[in-house]
Amino acid sequence: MDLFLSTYENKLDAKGRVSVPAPYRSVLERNRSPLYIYKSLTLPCLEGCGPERISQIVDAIDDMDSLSKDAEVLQTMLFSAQEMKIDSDGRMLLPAEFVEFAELDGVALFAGIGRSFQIWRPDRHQQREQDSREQASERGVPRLTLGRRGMQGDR
Amino acid sequence: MDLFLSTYENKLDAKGRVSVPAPYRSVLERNRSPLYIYKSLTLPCLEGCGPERISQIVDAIDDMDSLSKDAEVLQTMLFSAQEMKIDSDGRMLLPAEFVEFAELDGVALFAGIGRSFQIWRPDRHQQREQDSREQASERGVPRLTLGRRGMQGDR
DNA sequence: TGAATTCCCATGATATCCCATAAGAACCCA
DNA sequence: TGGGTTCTTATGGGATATCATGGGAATTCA
Repeated sequence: MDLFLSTYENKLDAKGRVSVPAPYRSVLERNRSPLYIYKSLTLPCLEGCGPERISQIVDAIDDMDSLSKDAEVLQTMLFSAQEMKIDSDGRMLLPAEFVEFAELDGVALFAGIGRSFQIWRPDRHQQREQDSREQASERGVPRLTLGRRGMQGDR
Repeated sequence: MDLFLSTYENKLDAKGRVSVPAPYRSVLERNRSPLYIYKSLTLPCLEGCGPERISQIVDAIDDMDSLSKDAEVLQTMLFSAQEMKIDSDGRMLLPAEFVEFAELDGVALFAGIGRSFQIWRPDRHQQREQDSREQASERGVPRLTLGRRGMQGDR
């Protein structure tokens, strides 16, 4: 199925290195995919994904009026995106710009959300989780209207 | 039919290991499915399921506005979810975070509820069962409409 | 030539594997 | 029906492998 799931807190060392969680690495390796990181358009976090997700964005832009505001916004995702090299110990080097953007301070929290993952400052993420849980208890869990779309849906 | 049913109380050892009840294991093995565990959104317990449920959530999110509250809530399920490795003795290792969330203390109660199951602290589960029975006698049993659900045929 | 990056190795913590034991269930056969 | 035997499960503990992480050496780049 090859999804990014669960959360991991890894240290960001003085050189700017973080270990990519081993389960994420093996998802990428299984698909022989490089890892891309970019700044979230809407949240104070980074996003990570494989190449498919990137080409989806590219395709979406190609289908729009390339001069429209919408296209312009999506283009910012692309030019903030960067292919990450993963060293022999499974670490990547986060550029200072990324660290500043997500306001990371010594710790990076990886949160897997399926086909992509996010990198958060831990306290921010915790707040977010708490909000969602409150939302769920008050207003209920979103109806999964997953009817019969894929049935044997696996992937 | 392949459903998770009945309840089992198994020990959680010092290393955090629990035996997955053999009947649950064989459901998973028959379908060659890995096991996923996540923190319940609304209850103080863990939930276990196969991959179908997880991919339903992933697909549902992809079909929603990814910034909506609903999508955020579903993402919470994903980043709390984890694929469990089951060792050769049929045990899985519950991460400390799961143990704390469900406040497990040496014993894990597995409660099968069909296509998924829950893991409870035994006294909590017992309380819950009692509450449900009281509610049933006071307010009556919810209407159970069985049969002929699919109509468009299947399942 | 200095700063940043990459490579390499060491280490401790933790997860995983492997074997041993014990209790219970299913089985067999007289 | 009874009694023994074999399987399956759950569980405990030790050995081994994996992973995150720190730091130094080598390399690259400007």
